[in-house]
Amino acid sequence: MDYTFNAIEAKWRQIWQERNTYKVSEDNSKPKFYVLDMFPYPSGAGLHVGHPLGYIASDIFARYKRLKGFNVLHPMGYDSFGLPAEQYAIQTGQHPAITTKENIARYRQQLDLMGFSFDWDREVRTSDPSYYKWTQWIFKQLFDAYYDLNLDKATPIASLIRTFEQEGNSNTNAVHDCEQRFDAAAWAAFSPEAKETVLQQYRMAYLAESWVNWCPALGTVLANDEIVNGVSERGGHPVEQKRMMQWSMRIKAYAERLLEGLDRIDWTDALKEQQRNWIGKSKGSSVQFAVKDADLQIEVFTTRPDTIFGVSFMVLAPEHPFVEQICTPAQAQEVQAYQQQAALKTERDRQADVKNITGAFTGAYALHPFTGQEIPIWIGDYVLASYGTGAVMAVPCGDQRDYDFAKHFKLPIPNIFADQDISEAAYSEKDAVIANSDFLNGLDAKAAMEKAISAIEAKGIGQGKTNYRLRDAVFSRQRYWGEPFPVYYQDGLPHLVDDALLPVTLPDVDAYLPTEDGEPPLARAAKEAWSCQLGERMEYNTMPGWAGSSWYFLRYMDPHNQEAFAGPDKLAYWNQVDLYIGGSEHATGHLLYARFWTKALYDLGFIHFDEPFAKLINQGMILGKSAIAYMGPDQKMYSLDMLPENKEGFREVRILIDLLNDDESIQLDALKAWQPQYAAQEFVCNADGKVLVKREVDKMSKRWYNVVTPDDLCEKYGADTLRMYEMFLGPLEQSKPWDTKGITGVHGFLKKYWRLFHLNGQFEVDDAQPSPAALKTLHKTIKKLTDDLERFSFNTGVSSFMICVNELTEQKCNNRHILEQLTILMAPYAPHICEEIWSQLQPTSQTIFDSEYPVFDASYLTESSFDYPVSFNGKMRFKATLELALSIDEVKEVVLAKPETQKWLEGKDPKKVIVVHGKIVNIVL
RNA sequence: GCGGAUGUGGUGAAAUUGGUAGACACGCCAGACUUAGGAUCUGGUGCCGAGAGGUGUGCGGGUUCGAGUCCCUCCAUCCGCACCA
Repeated sequence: MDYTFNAIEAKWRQIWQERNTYKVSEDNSKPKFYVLDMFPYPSGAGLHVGHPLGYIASDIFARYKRLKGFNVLHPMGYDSFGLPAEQYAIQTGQHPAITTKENIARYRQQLDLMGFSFDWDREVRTSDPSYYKWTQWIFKQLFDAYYDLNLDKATPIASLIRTFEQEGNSNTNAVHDCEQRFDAAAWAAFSPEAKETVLQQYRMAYLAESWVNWCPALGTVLANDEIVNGVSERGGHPVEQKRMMQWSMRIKAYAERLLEGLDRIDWTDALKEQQRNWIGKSKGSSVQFAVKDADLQIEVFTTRPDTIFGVSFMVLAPEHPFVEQICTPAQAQEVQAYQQQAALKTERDRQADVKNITGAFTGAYALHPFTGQEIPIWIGDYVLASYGTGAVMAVPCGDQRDYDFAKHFKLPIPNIFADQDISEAAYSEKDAVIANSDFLNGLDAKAAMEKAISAIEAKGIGQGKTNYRLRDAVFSRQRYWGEPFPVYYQDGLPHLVDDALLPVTLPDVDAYLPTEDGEPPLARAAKEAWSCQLGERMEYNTMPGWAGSSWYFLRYMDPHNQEAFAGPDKLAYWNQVDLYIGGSEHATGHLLYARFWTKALYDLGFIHFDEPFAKLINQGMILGKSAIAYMGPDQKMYSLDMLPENKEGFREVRILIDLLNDDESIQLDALKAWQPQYAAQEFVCNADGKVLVKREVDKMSKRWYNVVTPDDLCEKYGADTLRMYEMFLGPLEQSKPWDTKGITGVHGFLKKYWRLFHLNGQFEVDDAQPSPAALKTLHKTIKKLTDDLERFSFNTGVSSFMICVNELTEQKCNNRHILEQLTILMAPYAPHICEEIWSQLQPTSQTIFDSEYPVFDASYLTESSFDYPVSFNGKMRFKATLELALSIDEVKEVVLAKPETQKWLEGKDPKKVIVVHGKIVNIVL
């Protein structure tokens, strides 16, 4: 009987659905386990073989945990708001909701083919009003909260307002941007606008001006990604840095707790390190520099207050608000020209480009707070307006960027380090003794730091301070396809829409573009198009992609709840995500935002845990192998081996990988039919009459024509084969190129497993006692498999199954006990075939996934002897089979007496003999 | 530029705590069977060498009885860098 995988897989997919095999509900009799995948954005291209990698791993783990007796929550959904659907809508006029729905249907179809154990009753879609109702509701909680530093948590803003009414803000200890001090009387006298302006400076979700990449021609803000060489990727229009009123999230308030929480979660050190660096905690001091002949103080933050006597100039960001005020008439033209030039560069370009040192002198001078010396004030684009105070005190002898700037503009580089040579480069280590620094002379960096800070504080020109690189997160998008804000404006002030009116649904618009005067697309909506229309106008911005994805793991716990984002009982039962699998590209985006929202919801008393993901694994990316053909200057396509030495005038073109033969030659007729431009293509073939291509590893993407879809592979080899093959490719965390060729090995393995039950053409197992050899094979496999799963080593797990089946085949084993146990072990990896076999083994059972996981018994593996590898100076020369009962001294004695040993000793006396019991013998000559 | 990761046969990789480098597969070579098939089975396969043997985990150095594994320098590739998701 053949392994008819297509029929078997279709049959079991249907039975699982009919029997609700993967439906899960709260059950206090079992321990819970929550396995989560990062939900996909349903793109128009569908899934390629890279997408399911993490889902397969999580599915295996979820099924394993279920067999181990856990109540497993394993849901799936869609992060369905996003830019591509909107871009498509702009091009075609089709409503993004329609595209999104179609894409989701396609994704679902593809996911179903793979046999995942998702409980689809719990599916969520971030673009569904019943979901984003609660995204809006959470936004409202954040709007109505501030960060109280005494309680060290987010707290309802009402309590802050009470404080303001009673005593003003002089004694409040909160995270804020408010420069103003007022007492109760002043607060009472404030206009509603003034009050709200103050409150905005405290709210967790607040309106403030932020720097954005503004593209006037497109009337929109662009991501750094959408800007290439200073112009928009779409259309090639100029882009400038601009201040815009934007919603932001006060994530900085959580900087310290986001750091601290990392110590309590099981993530890789690499990922934690990335988050730590992103948050970028640094200790130092603020210092104010008075501007000469002006009533202005430039505030800087420095991590090296100990080097304050090394300051020889200051650099402001070109966008710094003081630039215009301090710039001298003589320098005005140069400064303005520089500002314009800088405004055209994105922050990333400015940071990445260190070779081109640019800047302009403002003509103004600051006064050194201790020496009174005049310090020239420059502007330079290596200083970023959005980081710190947007100004730095330049210490060229201690900071390489300052050093390079000084060298380039021939500014002085005073050396304040004793015995350090700074003629070639700055000395940035913190281990030098300070010199030429007045009261800091002779101190080490640490002592100088402390003394400098006290001096700065004593003078009242600054204070010791902890700074974070982390910036508050801009939360507005001038896009259509996102969550509308539950906000309207009255007298120019933002107000929250009442809970009863949620969700504020996306209104229909006539085009998905900004208005003529640069308002976001929602400004196009007619009044009637809004689900509610309050005040003077609704908020026209929408929320960013990360809004919906910052809390979806909570919604899965109770996806149909209409009264709350999730019921307290459900939240209490499922608690944290126990295992989260997804790509490392989310290290500093999604994973930080989700932690932030979780902490805020925890502070406000809605959930009982403040870290969302107890354990996290990053799966690597599956890369595609692009096919590169060469077009000659004569417009002929050259075979790779026919290229001339001089490739001038040749260009590389990527062609669809489906057009290749196994030997990496092009199917010429298929190429001609593929795209019109190749219809009459001429070729320069090699001696075999073939046109060979070069293969190169790229990201798997439609754009490189190197996509391999799971659908075809499921059709040809079955989902079980594909699942196991994806796991077999290599360690989950590692990136690896896709190569379909190897899949036959795994397919052959499943056939071999199938044959164990069909030795004589039909299903047959032997009910006798299993042989010791078979038991040994089985228990070795149980041990290895369980260890591998517990450390998420899925690839070696597949190898172990292969070894096990190879051994059982060798033993001609078709023993019921052995094969039943093996089938349960394998079921998480290859659920369809194992379920089919199980239904033959146990016809009354509903599903193999209600079985008990095999228990390892070490007694089947005990060995009495061991093949000791005998090494000489660390090089293995021969093996000696010895009883394990022998002591170390006995082993030494026996090995030294061996004739092989004598041969390798070459008559010399061993200097030393090292025996590690049960491991190795090493003889040192 | 900054931050993170990776580097082992022709290919994907294994080696979990410093203890036999290359398990398991793909590919390739040889053979068996055969209705000639991209089926199945058997044997071989890191490199150099006829062999004995030598050599080998990106390069160079170090620690150790012993290093793919630990330390230092360098090189290459990949990911992220705040409005892509």
